[in-house]
Amino acid sequence: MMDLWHLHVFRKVVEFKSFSKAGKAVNLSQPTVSSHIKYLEDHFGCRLLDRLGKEVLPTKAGEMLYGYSQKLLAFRDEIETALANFQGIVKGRLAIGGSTIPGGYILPRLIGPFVRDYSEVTISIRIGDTQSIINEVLSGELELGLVGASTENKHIHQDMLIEDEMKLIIPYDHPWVTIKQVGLAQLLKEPFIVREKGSGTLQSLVNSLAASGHKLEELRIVAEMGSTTAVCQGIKNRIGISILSPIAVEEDLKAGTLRAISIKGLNLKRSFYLTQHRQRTPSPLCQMFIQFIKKACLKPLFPPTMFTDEFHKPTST
Amino acid sequence: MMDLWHLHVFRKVVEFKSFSKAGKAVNLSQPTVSSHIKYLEDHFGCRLLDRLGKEVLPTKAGEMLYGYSQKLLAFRDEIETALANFQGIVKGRLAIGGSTIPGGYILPRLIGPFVRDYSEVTISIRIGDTQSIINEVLSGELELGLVGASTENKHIHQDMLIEDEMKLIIPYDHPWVTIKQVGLAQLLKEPFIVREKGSGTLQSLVNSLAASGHKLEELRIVAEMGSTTAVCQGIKNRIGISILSPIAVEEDLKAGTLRAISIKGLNLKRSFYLTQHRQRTPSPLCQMFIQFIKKACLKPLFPPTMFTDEFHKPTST
DNA sequence: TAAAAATACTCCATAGGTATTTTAT
DNA sequence: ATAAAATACCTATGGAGTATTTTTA
Repeated sequence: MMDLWHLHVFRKVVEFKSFSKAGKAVNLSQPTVSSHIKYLEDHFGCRLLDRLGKEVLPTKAGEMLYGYSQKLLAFRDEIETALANFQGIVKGRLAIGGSTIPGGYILPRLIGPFVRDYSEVTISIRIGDTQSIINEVLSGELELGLVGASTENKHIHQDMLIEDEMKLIIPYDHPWVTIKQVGLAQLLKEPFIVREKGSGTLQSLVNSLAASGHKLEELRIVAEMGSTTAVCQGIKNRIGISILSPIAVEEDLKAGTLRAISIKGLNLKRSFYLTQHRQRTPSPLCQMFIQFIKKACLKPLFPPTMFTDEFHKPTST
Repeated sequence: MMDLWHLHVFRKVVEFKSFSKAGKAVNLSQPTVSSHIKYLEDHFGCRLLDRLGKEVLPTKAGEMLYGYSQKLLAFRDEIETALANFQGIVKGRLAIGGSTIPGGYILPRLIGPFVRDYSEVTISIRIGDTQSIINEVLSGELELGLVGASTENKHIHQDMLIEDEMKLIIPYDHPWVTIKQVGLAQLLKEPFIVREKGSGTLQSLVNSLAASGHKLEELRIVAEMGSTTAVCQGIKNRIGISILSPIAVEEDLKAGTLRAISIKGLNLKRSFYLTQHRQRTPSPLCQMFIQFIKKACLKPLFPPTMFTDEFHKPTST
C-alpha cells in the first residue's frame, strides 16, 4: 500500500532533481530512493520521473502526483500539529452535569474564574437529578458530573469535592431564631415542608434521620414542593419550616429574611462528588477543569461565618 | 513514521467500535490491530480509543484524528483515481511547435478533427524556426514539434511524418504556364525571390541545388523576403518567381492566380519530422495525438491532383 | 572519465501471525 | 462463562544497506 513515506521521498526527488541528493536529504541511500520511486511507478502503472542523466524531471503524471503530494503531506503535518496542540491546550466545550445544588449554585460559582482564565472554553452546565446526570456521564453526553453519591456503578468513578451541611431554615421572625440549637424532638412537632420524592435533598434528609433512628413519617409534613425555591417561598409564607442547604438560600440568609440553625442529634452533612466515567479518557480540558476546581475548593466557597450572627451585621464596604 | 495504513486501520476500529471486527474488515488479526493503535497512541502521546469492554469508543483526541483521517484518506483516494484516470484520458493542454510550413499550414489542418473528437483538449501551436522549436522541445516547454530534420541532437527523436515537394511558383500569366517542365538552366536566368537566410525553405533549396551540383549564387536573386506570404506577393507583383511549398500557396493555386510547375533535374522533396525529446515520457494526450496524426497522414492531406490542370477546372459542387 | 541511476545481493527490523493471558460482561 | 483486547513470542517479508554495473554527459 502506498504510504506517506513514498510520497515524501518522491517529493524530495522532484525538488532536488536527483535521486542521490534526495536520498541524502531524507537519510536514505540512493538505491533505496530508486526502489521507492519504482514502487510508486509500479503502483500507478506509469512513469513519474524522466531520468535525463543530468537531472531528473517529473513527467506530466509526476507533476500531478507532486502537486497532490504537497497537499497530502501538508495535511498530514496539520494533523500532527493539531493533535500535538490538543494535548496541552485548554480549548473547546466541556459538558458538565449537576444535581440541583451543585448545578444551580456550586458550579455556576466555580466556573466563573475558570472561563475568565481560559477564554477559548465554553462550559455547558446541565441540571438534572443525580440518576439522569450519571446516565449521561455513562453515555458520554456529559464528561463530568457533580452529584451526591451514586449507587456504586462499576463504570462510575467518584471523587469527593465539597461538603455541605444542611440546616434548619426558618423565617427571620420564628421563635427559634434566638436559640442556638434545636433538639430533634422539638422539630418533630413543627409544620415541615419537604422536597419531592427522588430529590437528593429529601434523600439526604431521610438518610440523616435514619442514622439517628428516625423516619420521615415522624415529621409533621404539611407540604411537598418541587424545587428548593418553592420550599423557600413556603417557609417565607409561614407554611412551615424545612431542612435545606444554606448554599441554596444564601441570598435570603444575607438579607436576613431567613435564618439557618443546627439541629442537635442530627448529622445533616452530605457530600457532592466529581463524577466521571471510569474507562473514558477525559479531555485535557476536562482534566484541567478538575484540577482547577479541586484547588478552588480548598479555600471554602462559603465563608464559615455565613451562619453566625456576625454574618448578618451590615457590611461596611 | 505514521502512515496511511495506520490511519486506515484506526478508522475501521472507530467505525466497527471493535478491534477484532476492524481486523476482519482489513484482513488483519486482532493483535495486529492492537499494535497499530498502540503505535498511533504512542506517536501522538495520548490515548485515542477508550476500551469499554462492550465497545470501543474514541476519546476527544480520537474523534479529532478520526475526522482528519477521513479527509486524508479521501484525498489519498482522490490521488489514486486522478492518476488512474490520467492514464487513459485525453484531456488537458498539448503544446506543439512547428516551423513555418507545418506550423502555419499543416498542423492547423491536422488538429481540426482531433479537437473535434476530444473536446477536453486544448492544442497550442507555436510557430518558430526549426532550431528554436527544437530548443523548446529540449527544455520541455513544447512536448512535440513538427519541423525539418535537425542537426542530429542526441536528445531529439525524429520520426518522418509527411513529405512535401516544393515547386516553382509562377504567376498565372507567366510564359511557362503552358510548359510541363522547366529545365534548371532556364531557371537560372529568371529573376528569383528567396526567403531569408536561416529559413527552412531556403535551406531546403540550397540542399536541393547542392544535390544537383549547383549553388544558390548561380540564381538571379532579385529579392529576399521574410515570409512565405511576402514571397507570394512578390511573385504576384512580377518581382520574380520562387520555389515554395504548394501547401503554402494552396489558395492561390486554387484561385488560379499562381501556378506550380516542376523543375527538371532538381529534387525538391523534403520531409517534416515529428520531433520529441528522447528521454521525456510523452503524456497520454501527446501519445494519442501522435497516433492520431500518423493515421491522418496516411491519406494524403493535399490531393495529388492539386497541381495538375484538372485541379483548376471549376468545381461542380 | 566522472557522476548518477539501476541492478544484485545481503541483512535485519518489523509487520503480521499464532498462542495465551488478562479483563470485563 | 464468554467475548474481546492485551501480551508474548515467532516468522518472514521487504525496506534499507553495500557493492557493482550500466548509462550518459
